Amino acid sequence: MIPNPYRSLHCNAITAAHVGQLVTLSGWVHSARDHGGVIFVDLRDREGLTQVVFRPEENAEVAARSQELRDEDVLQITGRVERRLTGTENPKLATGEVEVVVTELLVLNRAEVLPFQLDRELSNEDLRMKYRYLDLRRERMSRNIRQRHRITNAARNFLDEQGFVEVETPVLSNPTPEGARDFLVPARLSPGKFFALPQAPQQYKQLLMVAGLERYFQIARCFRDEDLRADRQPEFTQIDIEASFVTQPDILNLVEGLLAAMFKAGRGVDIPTPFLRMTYQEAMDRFGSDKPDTRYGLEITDMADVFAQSGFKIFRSTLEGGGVVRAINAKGFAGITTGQMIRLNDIAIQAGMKVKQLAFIKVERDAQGNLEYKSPLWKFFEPSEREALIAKLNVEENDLVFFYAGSWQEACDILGRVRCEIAQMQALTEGSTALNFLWVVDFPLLAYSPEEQSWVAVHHPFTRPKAEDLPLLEAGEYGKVRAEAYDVVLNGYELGGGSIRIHESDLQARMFSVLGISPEEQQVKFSHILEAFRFGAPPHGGLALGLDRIAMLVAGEQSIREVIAFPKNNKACDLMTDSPTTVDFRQLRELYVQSTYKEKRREEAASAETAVNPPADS
RNA sequence: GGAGCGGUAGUUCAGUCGGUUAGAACGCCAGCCUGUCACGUUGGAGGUCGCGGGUUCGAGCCCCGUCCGCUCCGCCA
Repeated sequence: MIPNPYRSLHCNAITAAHVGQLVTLSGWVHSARDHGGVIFVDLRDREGLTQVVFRPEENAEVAARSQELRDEDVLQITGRVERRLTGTENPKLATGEVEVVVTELLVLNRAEVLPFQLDRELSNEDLRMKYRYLDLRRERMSRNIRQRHRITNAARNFLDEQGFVEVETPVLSNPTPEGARDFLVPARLSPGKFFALPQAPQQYKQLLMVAGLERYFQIARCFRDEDLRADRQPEFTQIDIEASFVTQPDILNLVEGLLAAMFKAGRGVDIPTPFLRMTYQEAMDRFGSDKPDTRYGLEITDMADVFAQSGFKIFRSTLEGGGVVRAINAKGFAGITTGQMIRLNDIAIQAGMKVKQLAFIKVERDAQGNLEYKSPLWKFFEPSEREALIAKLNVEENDLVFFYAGSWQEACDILGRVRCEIAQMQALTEGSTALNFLWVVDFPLLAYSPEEQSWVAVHHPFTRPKAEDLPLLEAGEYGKVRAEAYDVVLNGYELGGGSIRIHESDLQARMFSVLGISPEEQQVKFSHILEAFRFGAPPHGGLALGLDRIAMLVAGEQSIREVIAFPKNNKACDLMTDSPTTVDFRQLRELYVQSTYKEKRREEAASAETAVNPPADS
């Protein structure tokens, strides 16, 4: 820091070594303690706290003025560093051995009483957002924002060292036919036409590969006009990466190094690499999710061998019809409450369960001390099945086993959701500092969408089919084709994903056709990329990481709003600036745009009525 | 679009079976206090119980509607 008239040091930097020196500090009144004679003020700047002391015998005029100081006033003080009186050192403070005896006081700005106290947590998120600039003054927020900077910086440095070149791609670009809803921007100079804000710089970064850049990255703002969540904002930041002449393992290794560098910079931890790698099929079979949280067990077990010949008709017929019978053993959860049981069933129904209740077995000891298998289906099982089931699921006293019989997809969806909920009920991740990174690979290339009555890309239309599955694509067995696609997952959160791309024009055109995009539409929307691929496009691939989520997990926060300086609320509004806002007619006219929205008149009508008929009493 | 939880002092919250003047802590204001650091101490101010309607002798509490916030589902290639 270069000293200037405002300060010679930051508030955290004063030590016993400065005793006797004259220093100047600037900052905020963190707390003021008036003892009638002597007055203490904890002065805070972004680096820390120092106690400054006002004594009447040192400077009566300054001491008198110091009595007027209130929390969050902005001060500049000059004073002499002194060792604190013996017995009054404060070990909780980095600067607790010393204090500054003030000789000059300049009040740079007064602060009114704040709408909330900075030294207490507050639950009112509207208020935090309305006064976000005050919320950000709080230590937790300031720590998060600065930690995010370190993480971003580490990513930039790491990628730079690996030969990646940062390139800015346009924010004003074209709408995308698939995927999330776009934010649109009217194009004044092309009347009647629109830009869209990018959901990702996907096509541009692939074109940079055609351009021969070979290694690109960008800390890119992306936009998606979809509903929000604790881990989803309409504008968010991706670390976007693309490289040429690379294979899938190259990308995975690179990203492991990158994440290790980011977590080292952000949290000081060393992440072991390589990460666990798991196929999509395995993730779904074992965890019912393509972003499994492996900090706890509760794995899904396939029960086909146990029930293939079962006398219990529902299980046997499901298996004979090509379905699955699967189970989760919730160890030690026989004490589940009725409320919890209802909640699990609700979740299962929401996830697509066709019946009203999850089948279960509850294992408890009865009054005689015998193990009792409380279950609506126990009586249907042969002794041999019971034995096999107990052995396969390692069923013991106090366990609670859930079953689902149905299609593979249903079993994954339902048991996957139930698994997460049980873990939450049992507080299995409480206090855990585990960082369970893993890769999910071999995603399916395509999925059938009943709503759109067509095949859609699971990842995106530029994803490369696995070479060995190309015959399946040609044979029209779209559901069986696997992609050169991969997601990186941490503790049940998808941190990012990517793929090796298609670089051949004809394969890309074939892919568009499979997705139901006609040759004419391909020409209109994708001619630039199809054409580019005819001029010597190198094999390439890449990935994008969600920087906000990473920053959230590094900070140990539950919401990405805690690591974004000015986030939007649930309804995508900024309560501080009251954005979005209406614009006047002239502004719209210039853009050749007109709103079709009709404001609801109810409020007006209601207020008019109360004006005509005021309350009768009083 | 759907479900759940919440909305009481500036803030965080309590408020019993529907029953007297709606409480506490912190903060705020004023006084006292020369070694505190969550200073202490004395006193004081501060409430449209989100809003509207209903039930009732009586509503913060019950019912209906509505607004706002958060969480989740749908959605997010």
